[in-house]
Amino acid sequence: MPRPTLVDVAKIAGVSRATAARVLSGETKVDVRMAAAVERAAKELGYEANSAARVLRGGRAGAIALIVAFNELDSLTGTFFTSVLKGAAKGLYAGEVQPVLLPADHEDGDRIPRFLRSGAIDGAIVILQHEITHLAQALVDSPVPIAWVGRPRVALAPDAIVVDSDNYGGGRLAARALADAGRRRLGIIAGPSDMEPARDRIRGWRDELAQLGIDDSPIVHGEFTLVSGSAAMARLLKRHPDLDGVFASSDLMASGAIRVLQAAGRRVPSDVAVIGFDDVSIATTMDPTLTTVRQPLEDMGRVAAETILAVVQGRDVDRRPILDTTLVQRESA
Amino acid sequence: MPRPTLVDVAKIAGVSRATAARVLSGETKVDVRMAAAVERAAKELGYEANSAARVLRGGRAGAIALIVAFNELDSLTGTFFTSVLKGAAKGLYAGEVQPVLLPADHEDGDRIPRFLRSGAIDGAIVILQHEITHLAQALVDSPVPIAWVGRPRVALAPDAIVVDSDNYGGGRLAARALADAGRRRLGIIAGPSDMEPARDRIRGWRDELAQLGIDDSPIVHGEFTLVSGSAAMARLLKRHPDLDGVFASSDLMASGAIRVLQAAGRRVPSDVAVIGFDDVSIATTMDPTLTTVRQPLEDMGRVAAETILAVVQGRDVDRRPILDTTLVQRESA
DNA sequence: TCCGATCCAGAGATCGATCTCTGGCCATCA
DNA sequence: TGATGGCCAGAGATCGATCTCTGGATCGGA
Repeated sequence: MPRPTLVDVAKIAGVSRATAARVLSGETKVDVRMAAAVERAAKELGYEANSAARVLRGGRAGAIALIVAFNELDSLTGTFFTSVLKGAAKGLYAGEVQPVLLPADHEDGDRIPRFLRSGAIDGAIVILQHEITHLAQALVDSPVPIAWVGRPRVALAPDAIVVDSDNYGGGRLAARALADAGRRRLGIIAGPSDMEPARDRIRGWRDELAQLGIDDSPIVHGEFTLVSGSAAMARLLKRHPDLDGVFASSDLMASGAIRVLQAAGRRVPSDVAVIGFDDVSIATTMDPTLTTVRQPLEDMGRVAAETILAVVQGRDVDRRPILDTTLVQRESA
Repeated sequence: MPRPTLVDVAKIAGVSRATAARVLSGETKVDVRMAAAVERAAKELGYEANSAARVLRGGRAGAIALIVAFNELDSLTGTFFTSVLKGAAKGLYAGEVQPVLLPADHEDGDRIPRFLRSGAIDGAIVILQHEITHLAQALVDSPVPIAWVGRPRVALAPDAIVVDSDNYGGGRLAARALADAGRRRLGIIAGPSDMEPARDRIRGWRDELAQLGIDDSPIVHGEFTLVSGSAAMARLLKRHPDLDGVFASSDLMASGAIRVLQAAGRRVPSDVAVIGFDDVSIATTMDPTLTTVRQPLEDMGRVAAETILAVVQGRDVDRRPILDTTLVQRESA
């Protein structure tokens, strides 16, 4: 038996489609007895509005895409993704909007642009963007608004929606924490210099050290991965064997760095203190556990959802929210 | 300017709506010159079919829900979820169907049943089910087909779709691996006895030990969590201080168990070998790294997607696929 | 050359919710 | 008592793609 429609409800309630629609979409100017009859009929039939018909007539899809580069996911970076996804999905759900998952790394490169034009969604949230620069132009040219979680490498329009954590402030936090622990011979393992968040972390780190009167010149670069962190630490240690504190600007690089330090006979934290950045799961499972600058990933997802909902609904809202980073004290520093 | 419709395409191509529709939906019985004109017009306008109209007319939504209990997610179990989600999302996407995320732990308990009735989706995949028994009845009564990844605690219809790994075989694998390593005084930290997968792991373990002529009586139960694994290990060790091998039927419980063993002065694996179950991220980051029985999580997600697509499309398919578990050899056994 | 069969283009109808617009009903006031 | 205004129920139209059904055109055979 087919799903009940508004006509069925109206027939049972003894009213017209229009009246039934008015009742069920919350219109108030309806006779209370008729309204009650409609409510009763709807309940009796288990009526639920057909979303396709509503969308077709109304113009708004009631869905937001979550664009995810699944191939970037592995057991180490998984929590990054999971946390943001959780925040975004819950934020959208709370706004009565369906989150539609779009794998960004599928072979058919034309599929996402086509989907953005299909009217099936009102907007999109891009969750990981390191490797999807090939999609960048398609996303920038999107007919529906896009919210970026973290700043991508591509040039964005001035009114683009970007939700980010306070990378600059996080750099300052790391510097101050190491200084407060009495460390004075410090080095930084920075991210790729063509990534704005990486540059902001360096800037914060340097500004804070300058203010404290500590040498800020020891710097090497990695690619945010574990192995690049190991390699970077080896270079840094060669140039500055007397270091007593290191800021690795991702947890994965911190993990790689600590392995190299331990292999070189340095104890962490007694000989060299190490601070990471992100606070993903590896920070709690490694030995020693990692002191790190925490990005509020779930909040970032939630704020991205709330922001794009506001934009879709035409409300005025801050399109570049920046969320605070915090220091999480554990064993490594 | 509004999105182009089929009428616009037809007008530019100089044909009727029906002809344009025939061309764009792959119908062959159309004059090649007309077809070419339609294709050209569609490309020129950047035409993309309105999915709401297609759904309204066609009856099939082209979307499958992914029901996820986000509150169960944390940094330790995240990879379980992530892997299944990845497989499911890619499987659905490859089948030209949109994956719609549904948080199962939202306050509004009536929302998911309502959504299942809205016609917005053709089916659903349930990814984590430990804590969502309150939704069970709603899901069992669903008007659209449901695929369960892993067996839930609720009673299912005989034609229910359940994708599972070979828990029984995994139990046998664990027993054989410990026996092959020369261990003879073995114990098992089992899962809750009201969960069928937990019972299957026990059965496999016991059958294999019986066949090998090894005592299978040492058994304690945990709740699949890290702390319950620690507590269970403590009980097991108290009753059987001379154990030289332990099968913990989840990686988290294995992790908790190893901490207790080490605290009790036992070296792992030289004094006591430990095998886990799942192969989630903690297995690779703990020390020693964990030898474990691997569930093919991503494959389970993919198979769930393929199975429900087949059911939705009315194709004949195995509704209870069971995927092989494998032993992953690392340091702990 | 004419008729019948085949093929295919196009007008109309359809899916279900909702917006517009008309008109009926009731109340109030002259 | 009749007229005017307000309020609200209901018929019709609408969104866009696609299925049905009709009829015109073309081709082959007689």
